[in-house]
Amino acid sequence: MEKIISIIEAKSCPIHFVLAVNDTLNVISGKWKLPIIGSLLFDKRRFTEIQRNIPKITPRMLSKELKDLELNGMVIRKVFDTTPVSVEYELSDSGKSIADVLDKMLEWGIKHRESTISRS
Amino acid sequence: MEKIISIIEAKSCPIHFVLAVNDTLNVISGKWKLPIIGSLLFDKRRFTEIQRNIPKITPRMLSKELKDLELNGMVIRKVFDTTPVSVEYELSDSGKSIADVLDKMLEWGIKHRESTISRS
DNA sequence: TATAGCGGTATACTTTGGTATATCGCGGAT
DNA sequence: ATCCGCGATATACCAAAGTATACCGCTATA
Repeated sequence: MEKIISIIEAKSCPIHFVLAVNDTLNVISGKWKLPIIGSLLFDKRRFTEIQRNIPKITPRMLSKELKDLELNGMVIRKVFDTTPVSVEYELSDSGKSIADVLDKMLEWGIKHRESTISRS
Repeated sequence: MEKIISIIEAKSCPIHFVLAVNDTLNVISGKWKLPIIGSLLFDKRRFTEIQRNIPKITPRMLSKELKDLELNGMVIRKVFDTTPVSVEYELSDSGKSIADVLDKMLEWGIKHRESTISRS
């Protein structure tokens, strides 16, 4: 209830509109966020698996971006008490739900590309 | 027809998925893109109007970002043959249609914020 | 004992993005 | 004549984002 009201409010107020969209934007912007999220959308993965999945990323960036995503509540880091310890990264429920948003972005991107190509 | 196939294809291939979403992301990322698009979503505006709408933007950045958006096919720049010339910026049809995407982002952003606040 | 894989961190550097401040040509109003 | 608003551009600078390269402690395997 309150959720819906605040969404409606945010959509109708230019300032809140920009702020709320920006929140989402901040979660997924940066050179490596999408590749990482993309990798985790299919399955949970370990650090080195993600690294192999995204050949050009350095461990420094992967580490930093995973921390960002964890802080944002996108990713859950699970440490297993094996010897040596193993670590798994997976998307939170909220993280998984961003797939719908990304789908919309993909669709718009492809349509937009077509509409601008046909103009040129 | 072909459109739908390529969207389906893009969604099913991790590499194309990331690339296509990134296309959209590139159009709206940067500190001032959303405020500018937000301003133009409500109505077409002149340079100085946008500037007044976004108090802290410098003319240098406004000029640069408007050029970017124009190049991307988001914004149409119309020069009127008045004396002195007046210039109007408005969203293209494709540009206007990004509102749906932004709405989705807004909704996700608000829900995500609630779900991560309630966890903490 | 040496080597390789895991899950990273440390330091230094370059590149990109954004800011600050000043200025421009034009024309209309005072 | 002078100042103001419009629609910008030029130059210099600063900060954030990303890269390159080396290394760490741990353990299993050869």
